[in-house]
Amino acid sequence: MNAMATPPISHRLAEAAVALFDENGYDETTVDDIAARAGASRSTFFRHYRSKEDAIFPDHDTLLAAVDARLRASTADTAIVAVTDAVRLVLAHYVQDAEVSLRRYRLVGRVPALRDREIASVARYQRLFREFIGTWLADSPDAGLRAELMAASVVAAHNQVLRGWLRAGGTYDPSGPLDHALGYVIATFRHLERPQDGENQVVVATFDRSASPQAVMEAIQAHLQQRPV
Amino acid sequence: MNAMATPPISHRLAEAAVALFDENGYDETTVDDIAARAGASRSTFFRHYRSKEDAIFPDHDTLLAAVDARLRASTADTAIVAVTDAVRLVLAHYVQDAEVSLRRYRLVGRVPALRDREIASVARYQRLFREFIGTWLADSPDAGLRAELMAASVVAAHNQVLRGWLRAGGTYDPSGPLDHALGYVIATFRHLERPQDGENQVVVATFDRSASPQAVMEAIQAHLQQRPV
DNA sequence: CGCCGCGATGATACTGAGTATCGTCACGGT
DNA sequence: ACCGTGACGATACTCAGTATCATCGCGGCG
Repeated sequence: MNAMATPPISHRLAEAAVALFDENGYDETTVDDIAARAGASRSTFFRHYRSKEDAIFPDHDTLLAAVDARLRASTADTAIVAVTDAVRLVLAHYVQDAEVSLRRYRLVGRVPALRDREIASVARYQRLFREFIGTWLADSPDAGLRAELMAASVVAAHNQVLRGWLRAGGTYDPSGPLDHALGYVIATFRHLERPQDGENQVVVATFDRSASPQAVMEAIQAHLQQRPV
Repeated sequence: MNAMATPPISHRLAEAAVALFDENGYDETTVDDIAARAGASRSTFFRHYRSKEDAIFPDHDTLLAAVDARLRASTADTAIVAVTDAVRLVLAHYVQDAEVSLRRYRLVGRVPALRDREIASVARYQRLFREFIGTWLADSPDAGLRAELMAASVVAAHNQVLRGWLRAGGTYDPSGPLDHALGYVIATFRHLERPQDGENQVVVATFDRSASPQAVMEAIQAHLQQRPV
């Protein structure tokens, strides 16, 4: 165990990168500078990170894999739960080490190259959601369009919550706002689930005047329970 | 007038770039190669295009400006029209020269760097829409979240229609599908406009048994007409 | 006619990211 | 003591992107 002697090189490299980016700016920092401060060589840097930007976005691949795994581990019935779980997974990852997220947020806000990189990452998450929802909706009408819209909305909801949390300095627990936002998304798209054949439904129900109140309530309840979770 | 003697250099450069990318691949083509085929120098290339990728995405900036202009030229009442118009603007631009769009589509599909670049461009459009919708919704509750979701959905709808059109080889008029998709988006988000205070409304209406059918119809109609356009 | 300004181009050199290759060293197993 | 094997360092190379200076064509203006 290296208790606190020398942390693994990848850590040293990442910390050196962030520190130098903060101090001197992103473009003004060369890979040689990073390697030098980390006490490593340029070669070693590129062995651990595919590019200079990768030093800022280390664990995106593992997170992406985790989201993918969570989505695959679900059947059609639990699709909504799987999606919300996956989104929570991502947000939780940011919240977990808030300082890192905040520093990265401020840095990304100033460097266009990093912003584009982050956007590309988000697109990969969106792709996962789109494919999952697409196979979920499979053969329903407009499946492709709906999958695209839902995936975009889910990701957008997450980003909205995350950005709010970051702007506030990571000072609160964003799981409440996330649930609110996801609930909003789900409610939005559920409206179009019910009327399978036609536009907005107008339901007129008639009961025998002699029907007991219980009978009426049971009939209504039976209809309400048709709604998916 | 240079009737057909020598087209402007920027054209020659762009065509040389696309041709070489098609023939030898993107990574295998250097800027020197492009300049050489266009009969120009490397310096000239970088004077006309900021980067190697820019040769593939020339008019994105002007399109972005056009979208921005269309959005700004609208008041709150015409917001929906402005958004749909702006989206139509973008799609029309792709349809206008279909061969170029198709070649680019096939190329972008094979080169990750170009894909990321395109995604970043899309994000800029989405940002415009988000800001516009945000100021439009201004002080309504959840304005930020809703702006984010609507912008993401509008852009996603456009992309879905565009990709379908491109995959089919640009062989039909996509304005029908676009209107369908946009209509879907608008309908989706309009559902949440009405219930201003509460969740989904459950309305139970009772009438005096002696009420005439006309009276019932009028009452229903009065409620239905409260719905916005 | 000659001079001048100016915009576009060409040529050269430089920085720095990313790749490839080879040598070296530490470490554990046999 | 021997031999993988994996991680690191060093070097060299390609190429994108930037900066700078020289050149050329061309219209205006004295």
